[in-house]
Amino acid sequence: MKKLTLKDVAKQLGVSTATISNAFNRPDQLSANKRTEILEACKEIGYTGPNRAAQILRKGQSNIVALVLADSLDYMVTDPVANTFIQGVSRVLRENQKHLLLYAGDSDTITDVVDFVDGFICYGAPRNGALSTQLNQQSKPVVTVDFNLENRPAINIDNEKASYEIAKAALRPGDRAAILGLRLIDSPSTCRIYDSPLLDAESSITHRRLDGYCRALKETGIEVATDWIWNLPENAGMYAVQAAREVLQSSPRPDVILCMSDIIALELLQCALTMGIDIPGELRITGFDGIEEAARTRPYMATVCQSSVEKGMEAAKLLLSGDNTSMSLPYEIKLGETI
Amino acid sequence: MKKLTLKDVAKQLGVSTATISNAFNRPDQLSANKRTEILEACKEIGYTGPNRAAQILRKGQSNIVALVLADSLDYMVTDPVANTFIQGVSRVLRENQKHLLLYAGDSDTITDVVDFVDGFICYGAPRNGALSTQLNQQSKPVVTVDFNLENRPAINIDNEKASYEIAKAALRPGDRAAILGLRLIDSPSTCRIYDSPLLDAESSITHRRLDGYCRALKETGIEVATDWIWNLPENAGMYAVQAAREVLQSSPRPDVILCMSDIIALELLQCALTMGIDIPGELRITGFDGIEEAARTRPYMATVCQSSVEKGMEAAKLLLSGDNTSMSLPYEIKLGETI
DNA sequence: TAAGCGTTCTAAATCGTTTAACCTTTTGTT
DNA sequence: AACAAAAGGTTAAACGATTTAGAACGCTTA
Repeated sequence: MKKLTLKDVAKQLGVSTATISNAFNRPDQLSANKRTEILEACKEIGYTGPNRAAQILRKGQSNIVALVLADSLDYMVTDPVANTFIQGVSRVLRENQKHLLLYAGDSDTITDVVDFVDGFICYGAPRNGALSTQLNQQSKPVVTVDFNLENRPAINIDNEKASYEIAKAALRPGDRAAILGLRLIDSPSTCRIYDSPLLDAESSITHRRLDGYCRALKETGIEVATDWIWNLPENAGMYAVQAAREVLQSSPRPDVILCMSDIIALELLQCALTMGIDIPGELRITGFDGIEEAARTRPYMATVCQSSVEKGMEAAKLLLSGDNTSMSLPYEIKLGETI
Repeated sequence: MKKLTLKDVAKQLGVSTATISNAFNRPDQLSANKRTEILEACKEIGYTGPNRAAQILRKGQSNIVALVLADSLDYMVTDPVANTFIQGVSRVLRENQKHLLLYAGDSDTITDVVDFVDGFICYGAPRNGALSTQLNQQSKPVVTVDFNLENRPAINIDNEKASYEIAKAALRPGDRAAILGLRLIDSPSTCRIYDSPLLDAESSITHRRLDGYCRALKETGIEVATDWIWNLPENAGMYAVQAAREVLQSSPRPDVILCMSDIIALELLQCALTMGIDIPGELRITGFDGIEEAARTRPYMATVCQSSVEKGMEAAKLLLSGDNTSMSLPYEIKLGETI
């Protein structure tokens, strides 16, 4: 009861393997009659079509696209932003009969998939920096999202500008301002950055955000102090809670806290409210991303809204199109009630 | 600048292709010296290892596992229960150097992946019932979760018992009770089930839950009326809101509403509170799943807690082990404050 | 008749590995 | 010393398709 092959079928039908193959893949290579005749015969004897594994080898194309997430899947799948992004990607892939392979950005290497996937969508700078190099050196198409890779098309929003704008809206002259940042430096836990060297400053969106914040601070006449900037290794609640406590317990307490993600901002808000701090009277807070929960808080969060679903869809479309042109998506500043 | 193949390398090193292959795959087939010598030479000339596509064809093994989600990925990725499940699966796969291919349960067929994946983890009954048949007819390993497939190992909790227990805790003799169900009948939108034929009653967990509820109802002396049972096509907020409104506006209003998921229950709670209904004074509510948000509501939700992460991990382990024994995971009844 | 042409199909090379079978040496046993 | 077994390596046949070059055929045209 072995599985049927093209050869078996060809023998049974008294034609060559090429003809069967053509019947499935290149209708223009044989008469319509013969084609339907063959396809029906195949259905009858139970041949469901060319073996995909063989096809992948021969054609050098698998219809599988790898989605490289910045961190371990463990975490990324839970992040609402990443989540909706995946949604967008999967929708477009599905429409184009492509398959989605989830790949962790903290992996050691991509050699175990590069030979068979058709391309990569890279969401955020991979935690393992070596992956970026590997991705760039191989020849399959790559689309990057929320970070940049030399000579590869990228999908972004203007993070610097957006951050500048939301910060500008939140800041008043004379404010004490803190920043809760994300992946700015290489550290396994939440901490202030002080003089730590900044991480791959060029490619990361969070550095663009920092730039935007700093520009707004300077323009408002506020000095940027690195001991007022925290760094979180990941965009997860547990790191945010810790940062929130630290920053809220520092004295004097800041008047404004700029958060590089909504997850961080929400946790901070929760914490502040628990401590009985009046928002925005005693403390103003801004987030980033525009996740659904941010619209449901009371007072509701000032943040930068971007559509992750759309980002995902555009990324997938871009990859499939083979185009090489980067693109900047729109965003929207939501002033909310926290500033 | 073509990619190097085993053959090229063999020629350059003056050995046979088999030896190179063995150096990578079967260390026991050649001397340790020769092996390291070969591996180093490979690194030097830039050969990163056997081409995976060829390997897949030849070995009949790809290290790719397909995770078949009940619905379209679009939605499933957002559901917190499915979400943590994926997390569990990915964790174990990762540890075993396997890859995760996400597959939608509303697809037409699995023929486009069955040839190259190593196995399937099937999370919930696929929306397209034909997939179940196809999955069962092919020979690759399958592990089912939250539903059953003939002769295939399954991972479940005892849904009937759990539902019975939570319902028993919520019900009082003389209650008017409604049920907000999930995928009980074939309908694209939220509606009461009346006399509609129940869907694949054998394999679905929601039918087990219905059984449990009904047993509890009967034991409490309450009649089961099908016009008091709603059906949601998917476990999503938008369907839940609609059901919630309908059931809360019906008069007389029920005293208890049993919900087949926390998502539904949370939406219902929200709705009831907005309408000024006292919980649990005027209305008792139960959920199912034990998602994080259910512990954060005020009053906090009565529900059945099950660990989705663990479910995912066990499913992956089971698939990789090749074992054929089903398994029942523990659950915990949380009485909460809504009953 | 032979050449020319379009159509339909076939033969054979190829994709890049793995692995069963086989051949030499080397080592161990009596 | 004789022989068996193990070690280290090679050859060549799969794995199951795709695709190029060209054969065979029927038909028109000069």
